[in-house]
Amino acid sequence: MCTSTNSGTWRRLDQAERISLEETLHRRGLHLTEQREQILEVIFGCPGHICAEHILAAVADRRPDLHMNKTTVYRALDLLQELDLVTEHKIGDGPAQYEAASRGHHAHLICEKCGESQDMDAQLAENLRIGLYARHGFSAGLESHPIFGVCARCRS
Amino acid sequence: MCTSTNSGTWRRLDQAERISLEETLHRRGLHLTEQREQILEVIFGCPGHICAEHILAAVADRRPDLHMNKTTVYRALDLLQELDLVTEHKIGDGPAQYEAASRGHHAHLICEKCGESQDMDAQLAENLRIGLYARHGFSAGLESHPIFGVCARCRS
DNA sequence: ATAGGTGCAAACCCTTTGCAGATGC
DNA sequence: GCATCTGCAAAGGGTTTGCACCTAT
Repeated sequence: MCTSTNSGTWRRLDQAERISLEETLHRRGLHLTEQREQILEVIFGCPGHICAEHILAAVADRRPDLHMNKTTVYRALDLLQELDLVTEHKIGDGPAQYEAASRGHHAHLICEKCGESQDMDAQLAENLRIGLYARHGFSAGLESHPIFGVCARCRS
Repeated sequence: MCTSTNSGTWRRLDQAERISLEETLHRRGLHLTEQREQILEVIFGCPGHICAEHILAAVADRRPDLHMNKTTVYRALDLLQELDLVTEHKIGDGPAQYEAASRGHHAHLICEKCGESQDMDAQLAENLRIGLYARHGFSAGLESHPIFGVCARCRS
């Protein structure tokens, strides 16, 4: 099951974003399709993270005329990740969650019970990063991989 | 795919361990079966973590006469977790990994380049846990979810 | 015209479930 | 003897793949 139901605000790519995306794709000999654009708009308009199934539902909602298959969503998500437009988070069991990469420059805490995501205190994240580097020589990718646990609300 | 192939040393439960386990089970009206004992011995003898499939293979190796099904492994693992004898780690894709709880609940650092897993310094993990709880009321599940990044070796 | 993209169905992997028969106590 | 286990087979959920058709450039 997927916990994220909020498909967010009705967001459209503006002209500049669209052109930039189109160019990026063309540079690789790829096409800007209606499906890819819709999927990206849903993710950009989504306040938190969203799973493939809900992306599909959100697109169906926005564009009832545009039939879309789950396979297409997964394939577009792979592409958008490669283009660094979208990041993927695997949350315990259940489906992977996706969100705009632009939102992902801070560490996230994700509740494995309710799926809610919150931003981790920057100082805490910095301390952790420094500690891991000092003791293990390990560069933590806290921005792309959240820390999982149980949030205050779900614990009570 | 599962990364742990080492099924470890050939470990048997000693008499005291066996009796204690038997009692724990009996207290709940459960039985100590050959299968459960074998599975536990494999996990206890394993130096790191091991997945269900490899537990099955290891038992088949130790006891060719004892046919065992993967279902049995999963059911035993559920039970052993409940008894706090075994802990489960969900590491990225691939099957869940199991290890002796006695080895201590420790956090893992996983390198996204080479896939290697190392134990996170316990003090660091404790500090993080305390910090997250204090500032966010968030109970981090560091034992079951690793922190991803790039290890010292891969950075150089 | 021709990559490249899509939809469908089917396969995939790991895990869980239902049920009949076997086993521990 | 009775509840508890086991094995089998089948289903489950999320994701990927193969292939014929469609579409953007």
